[in-house]
Amino acid sequence: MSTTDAQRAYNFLQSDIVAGELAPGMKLKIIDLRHRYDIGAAPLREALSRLSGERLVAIHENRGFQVHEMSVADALDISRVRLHLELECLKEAVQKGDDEWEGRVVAAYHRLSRAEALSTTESTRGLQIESRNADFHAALVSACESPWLLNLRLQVFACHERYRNLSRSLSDPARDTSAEHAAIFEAAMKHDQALLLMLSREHVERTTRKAVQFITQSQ
Amino acid sequence: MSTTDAQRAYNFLQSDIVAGELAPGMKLKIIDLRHRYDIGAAPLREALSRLSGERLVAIHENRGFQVHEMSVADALDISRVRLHLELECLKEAVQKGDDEWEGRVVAAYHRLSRAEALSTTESTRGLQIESRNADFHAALVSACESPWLLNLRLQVFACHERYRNLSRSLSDPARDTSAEHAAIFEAAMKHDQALLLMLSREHVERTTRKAVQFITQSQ
DNA sequence: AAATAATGTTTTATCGATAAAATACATATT
DNA sequence: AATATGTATTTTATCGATAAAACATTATTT
Repeated sequence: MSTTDAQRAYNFLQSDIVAGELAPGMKLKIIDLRHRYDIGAAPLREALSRLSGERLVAIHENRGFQVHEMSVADALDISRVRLHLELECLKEAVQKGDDEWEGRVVAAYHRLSRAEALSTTESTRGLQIESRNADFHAALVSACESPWLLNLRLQVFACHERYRNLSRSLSDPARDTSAEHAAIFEAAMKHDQALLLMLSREHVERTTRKAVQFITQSQ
Repeated sequence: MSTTDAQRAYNFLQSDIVAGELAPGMKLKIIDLRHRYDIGAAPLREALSRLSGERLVAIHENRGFQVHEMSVADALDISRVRLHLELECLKEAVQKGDDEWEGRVVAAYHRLSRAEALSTTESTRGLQIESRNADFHAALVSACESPWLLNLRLQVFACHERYRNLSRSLSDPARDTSAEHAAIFEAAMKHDQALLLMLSREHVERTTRKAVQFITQSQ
């Protein structure tokens, strides 16, 4: 009836890893996870296996599971691959996007800018912004007709989120993320492919630079 | 000591699915798989979960696992994405490739052309050619320095193998695959990027066209 | 003291049993 | 006849127990 334990474990683990609650490189002992989520060993192992296929978790034979490491090299690499996939999706989406697509983009942009406008610095705010940011970027590519491209983009996007969180934790007065989103939104609405691609590339690269900066200075 | 049951199950399932021994869309009942591989339910479920992360298997809550379906649309889509990833890898590899890389390419090409030269039509021949074909294409991209790109390429390459097998089962006197490989090899050795990309694209697209043809006429 | 061996402890991987859900089938109801 | 209800069967998902491997610690040998 309700979802399965393995599925719940998958959801919990995925969001805790991506949010950094389970630190990069951390050993994922089954006993600890059992207590943390109150889920048995079998479904936990299934969820971890699944996550290993998506590269958020690493398996080591006979010595268990581990949160995938983070590094500067990985940040640069993943950002390059994210761009390579996402720009291809965007290229197609902005070209094929119809009224339905525009509607989804408008709605997602509205929700994102509302979340960004709130000046409260609550702990939940980062989470909400990230969630709406993800929805906005998903809406932008949603007119791309390739399921494989969209799936891989999503997989990489999820892994990239760990670096976005680092980036967000470093306040930077020289950067106005809302303005970047606004510009991207405008370009999408005008179906200006070249501009949209350019702005998106810069957007991702700025975020990545900040994440790299964070890692570098915290060592 | 030796590898773990879950790992063995993963290897068996992966190659049997890719080789078509477990047919597309087929329901993967745990009891059947237990008898087939003589491996317990727990490690089997872990292996299946892992394969679902790589899109060879589909999970349906409370109704088990299934070999991922094949279709014309999927063939076209996956081939597009394979090209998008593989050409990017090749672009970088042919540019950065040094003597080591050339050595790997020469060796892999040698083994592949030997396998292709054998005129025997044994049942094992297709398997060996596919294995050496995979090695050859892996050698070509091996000078690409992005682990993420290489990983995703490999994932997609594995899923694409099911379509390559269909393609191979359809003899076509108008096509000379060995000659295509020879031309690709030459272009790589000359570090002729444009030519290599063009030939690779055609190579993949020809294979895909044949797979699509096979599916279409067998319905 | 360094290297090796023996020991106990923790953690991982797996099994067999069972609960829970889905499916198939028969029977009843409108 | 079509829908609904109940029952049996199959299949999936999960638990608790245990075997197997890795790890930490102490003892032994050179």
